[in-house]
Amino acid sequence: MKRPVFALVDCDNFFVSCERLFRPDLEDRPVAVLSNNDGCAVARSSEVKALGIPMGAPAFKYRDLFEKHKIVTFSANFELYGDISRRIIGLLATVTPKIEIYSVDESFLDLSELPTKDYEQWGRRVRQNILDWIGVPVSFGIAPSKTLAKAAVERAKKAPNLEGALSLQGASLQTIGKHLLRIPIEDVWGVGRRLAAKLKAEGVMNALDYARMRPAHAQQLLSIRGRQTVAELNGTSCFPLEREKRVRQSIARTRTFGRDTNKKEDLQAALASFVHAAAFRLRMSGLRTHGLSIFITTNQHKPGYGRWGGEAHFETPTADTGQLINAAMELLDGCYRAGHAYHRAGVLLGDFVPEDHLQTDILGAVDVKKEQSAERRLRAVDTLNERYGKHTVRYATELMGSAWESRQTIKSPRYVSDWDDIPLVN
DNA sequence: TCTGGGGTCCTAGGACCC
DNA sequence: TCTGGGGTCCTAGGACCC
Repeated sequence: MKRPVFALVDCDNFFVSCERLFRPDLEDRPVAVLSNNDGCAVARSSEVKALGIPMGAPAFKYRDLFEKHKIVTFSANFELYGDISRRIIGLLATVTPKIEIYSVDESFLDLSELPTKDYEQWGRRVRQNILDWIGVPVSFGIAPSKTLAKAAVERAKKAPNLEGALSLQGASLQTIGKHLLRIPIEDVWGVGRRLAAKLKAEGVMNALDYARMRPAHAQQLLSIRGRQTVAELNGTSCFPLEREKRVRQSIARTRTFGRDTNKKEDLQAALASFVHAAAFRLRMSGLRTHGLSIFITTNQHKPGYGRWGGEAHFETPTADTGQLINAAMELLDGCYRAGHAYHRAGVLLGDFVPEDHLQTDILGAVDVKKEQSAERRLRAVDTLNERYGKHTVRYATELMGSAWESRQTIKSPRYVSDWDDIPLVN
């Protein structure tokens, strides 16, 4: 088999680019997209990055800077970003079937079967196609390993003369070293805040230092992933292209509330809504679950922070929203105490089995008729919510309170997912 | 006043078994 | 009081990713 040639396609400032698609007037203006409750910046245009506003910056701390520079802000509009993401993946899939969808704004491709070896030229052409047909700017990094492809994209984004594509495939050690030297250690794939501090304490300040570490030393310091990263930085691929979607291990729905609350009804409504959404996802994935857990917390940034929760186990795996809500309510009864200012809550499902692979019920504990009627009911609810919007049919518990609902004051229209919001051209 | 959400993997340590 | 080794499974915690 041919050795893989990895290309990483990474959208530039993805959420911001999506918002600009429908607002061309914002092309050269500073734009930021904010998280749930408009709490912090999750995407920044290059103009905003240049102002020194970091990723995850709390909006209230930077209010003055936002106003001073007339930064245009949006509440996150994930329906829009998901739709644009699918269009880009669709276009890439016509270029090569060897594609791994890594995240909403990044895909790995394997270019080893490509007829050309001029990967940079090729990358620039595809980049132009995506820009012409979809309108989102992307960057290409090409290399013999994923970690080096990541590094190449990093460099391509910072050097305009590369025109959005850098290939380290077949490059000399000297050339690769020159690029790695300019990548700070915290920007290497797999190195977060903690490991960066650890590495710096050892004098490893950039990607080149990392590449030169002794593999055994890297493993001892950073575990197996560290050793693999050293190999990857030296051009030996350890992380293959994963075309198959991984089997889902867990489904989580968690939210910070629109405002704090001490009322049990608010928590009941929040958890019921989270269960509803998580169970829908579970059914759409063709799975059932053995386990559900919930948690409720106060504000982590305030003194006296507390977190409470519980777990439930289902002997017979289920995807029934009603049953899961009941379990969640019982867990809440067990951990709720009046008098706390609750700030955040969440639901986690885990321990799945495929629905078409259920173990035979040897004890006959399952009432088949009841099962079938429950299944019909769930399917009807799902169909209605898919056709007419996800809040068409809800469980009564979901409506017991509304304090948890997030504030999204500056959300862009659903340009592509709602007939009423489709832009008009005059 | 105001600080996101949804995931995965690795390791260490304890329980348990032969 | 003396007192093995090795394997597996599970969980909690810590780290990372976008």
